[in-house]
Amino acid sequence: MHFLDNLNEIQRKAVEATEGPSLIVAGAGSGKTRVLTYRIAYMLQQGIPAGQIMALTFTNKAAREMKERILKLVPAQDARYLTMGTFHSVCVHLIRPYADLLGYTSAFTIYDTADSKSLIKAICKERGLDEKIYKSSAVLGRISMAKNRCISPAQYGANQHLLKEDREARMYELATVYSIYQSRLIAANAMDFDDILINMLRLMDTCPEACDRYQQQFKYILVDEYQDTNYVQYLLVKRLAHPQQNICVVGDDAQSIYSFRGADISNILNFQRQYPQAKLFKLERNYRSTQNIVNAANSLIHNNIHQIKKNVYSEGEEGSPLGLKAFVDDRAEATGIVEMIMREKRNTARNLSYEDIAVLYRTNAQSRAFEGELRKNNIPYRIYGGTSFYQRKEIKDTLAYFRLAVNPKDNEALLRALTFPSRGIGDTTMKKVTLCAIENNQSYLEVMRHPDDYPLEMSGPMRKKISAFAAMIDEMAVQSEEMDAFRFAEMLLRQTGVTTALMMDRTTEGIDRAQNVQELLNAIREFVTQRANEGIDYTPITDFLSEVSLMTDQDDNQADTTNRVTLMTVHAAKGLEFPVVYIVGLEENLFPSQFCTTQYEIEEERRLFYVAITRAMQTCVVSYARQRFRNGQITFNSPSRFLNDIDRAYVQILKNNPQPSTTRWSGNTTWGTPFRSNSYERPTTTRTQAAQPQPSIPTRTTTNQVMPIESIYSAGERIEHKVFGPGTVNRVYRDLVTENDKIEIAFDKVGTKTLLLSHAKLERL
DNA sequence: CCCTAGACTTTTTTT
DNA sequence: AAGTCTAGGG
Repeated sequence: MHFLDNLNEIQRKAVEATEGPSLIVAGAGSGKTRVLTYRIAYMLQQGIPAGQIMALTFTNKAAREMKERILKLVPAQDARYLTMGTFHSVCVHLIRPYADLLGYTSAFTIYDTADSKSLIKAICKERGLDEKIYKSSAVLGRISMAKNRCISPAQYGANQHLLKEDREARMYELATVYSIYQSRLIAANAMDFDDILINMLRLMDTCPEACDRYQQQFKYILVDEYQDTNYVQYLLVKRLAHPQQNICVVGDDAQSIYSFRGADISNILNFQRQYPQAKLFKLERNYRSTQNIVNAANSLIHNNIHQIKKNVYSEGEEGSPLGLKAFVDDRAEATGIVEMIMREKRNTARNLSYEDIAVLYRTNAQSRAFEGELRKNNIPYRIYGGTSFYQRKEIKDTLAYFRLAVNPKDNEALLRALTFPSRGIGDTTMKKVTLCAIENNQSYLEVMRHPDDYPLEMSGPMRKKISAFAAMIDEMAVQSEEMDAFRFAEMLLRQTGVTTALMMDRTTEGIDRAQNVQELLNAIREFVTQRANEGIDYTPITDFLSEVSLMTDQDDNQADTTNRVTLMTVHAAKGLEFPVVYIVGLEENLFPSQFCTTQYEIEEERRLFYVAITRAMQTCVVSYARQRFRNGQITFNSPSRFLNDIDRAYVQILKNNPQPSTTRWSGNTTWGTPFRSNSYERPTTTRTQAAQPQPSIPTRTTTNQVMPIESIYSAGERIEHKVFGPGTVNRVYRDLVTENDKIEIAFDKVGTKTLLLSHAKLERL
């Protein structure tokens, strides 16, 4: 039997239409990935060489999974030369051989968001701009937006509309900052994420040789999640697909949730206008969810105005309605949901395993409550997101050394590398160095190499120190070309003193950090051996770096995903499915987010909720809390407007069990603006005051107080405790317990003001 | 120069 | 609540 027999009629037609442009509109759960993978497998089977196929995805994970699934359909050697990956990673590979034509060397490095922000901050400081107004995130957002729309610094400075917007935000010099930022990136032989795409486009536009080569090589272009592409990506796809126009895009406008970072839904809406001969395939049958879930989701998304008409339906079981549950506060929500999880798990009729269950939320901060509650009940869980492995400080520090060795002009890497281990080269010195480097148009490292050649006010010993550091880096740069990535990394860490510094720190966190770096080394070794298996016998560190710089993906520990409840943001859940899904925090100002004001933004949030609901295969429960602790404050919000958008016929209100009223020790209160009278809840009446809950933890209110603690501590024991209070002392102290059940905590005076402590929280060390 | 402690800001999503 | 930034003392 041929594998195409696993497809329905429309899917099959979509797979077989390999020539010419096609648009596949794939409703949620309609087998989008299946069509894409089968299409590629089919092409390979038809004898199209893998080298001619380029498949672009949105995340590394999607690319990896697709490759795995293709390998199940065709022999490995047939699929070997497939070009498959994210826009960014594919473009980096294609750009590198031509980097010199673009004003870079082939050793260019990649600035991540932190690097970009740090550079922006430095530029603003140089120009004496107010950091309160020119916040690095806002400035970077603005620059990124411009880049996504292919607006160069010069064009930006001439664009009256943009300048007006900047004036309104009091950022009069933004165009200048953009221009300096861009020149600094080039001087550092570095690209930020957006540059990767822009430079690919520039390459295609300015270098006929490269353009011809790539257009000829990639005769078939496939793009996944096309609704999430931005303008640059749109141009890029158009350019790559040019002569043959064998372009296949797959997407669902109803699942477009990334416009905040430049995704332009009109790319998919206008595809047919761009390619009038395009074939349209609508995958409308949902294979994932029960009818109730599909119907509920449909009734929700029906409230959006902008969308492609389609009729997603399920022929599965009717299933049970969406559960809706209200809680008094966020803690009760966590407790209640975890209870429901345990109940589901005990339900032997369903025989669920923990990995069948997911808790989805709008913001990462919401995970905390669930983590605690799950841990308390010994339920294994797994959190997606948060700081991924490659975002950890120690890892970034280590990678900074690699980057610097590969690209000595990488100024941000240099600044980072200098922070660890301490080398007696501090802020003051580096301020002098950077200023001098900028004035003389040199890299920071170059100035450090020859401090005597530059007008630096610096002591002799300090000159020695910085030139010694430069010499060490230069030596590493030489070595980097002489050994494979793993041997080099090991050597570098030893030579630079990173290894020793890590070993010296015997604190719990220090040991953790050392382990993480060891982990990184393991990853490098694996990378090298994997490449060896693919027939590449020499893997330099550069290869590892360009791979890793684009791996913000949270995908390290695949092994232990089994039998764990999944916790993640709705964004992270896109493309996944679970038999049981809990969507929590359905409140105004949270979901939809407080930052969404325009109708357009609200529609995107609604799509986000749509994505969340359609993750569920059999059971979907939605919850909200009447009050929630957020940013150090208790907030009150009405239930989300989206709850009213769902047709009541598909919703069942779950009765509350008697809830123990949870208490909270302190905090100011704010009331969110109620949206409108909500049929699930009486309108939020004007409550005058929050009940002041009694703290459950031992507390005292003045400094230098002897405070009673729980008797689990004994005299002479060193305990760890946190202190909260006005003046924001929320630090961890380690103090000795003096006599039975008492602890003496001495607090410093800050300036002239004595700290008033309202509460202390005690934890075992 | 580096560390510690206090002040201050933050508010989403991610290649 | 938690992370980042900064000033001042060692």
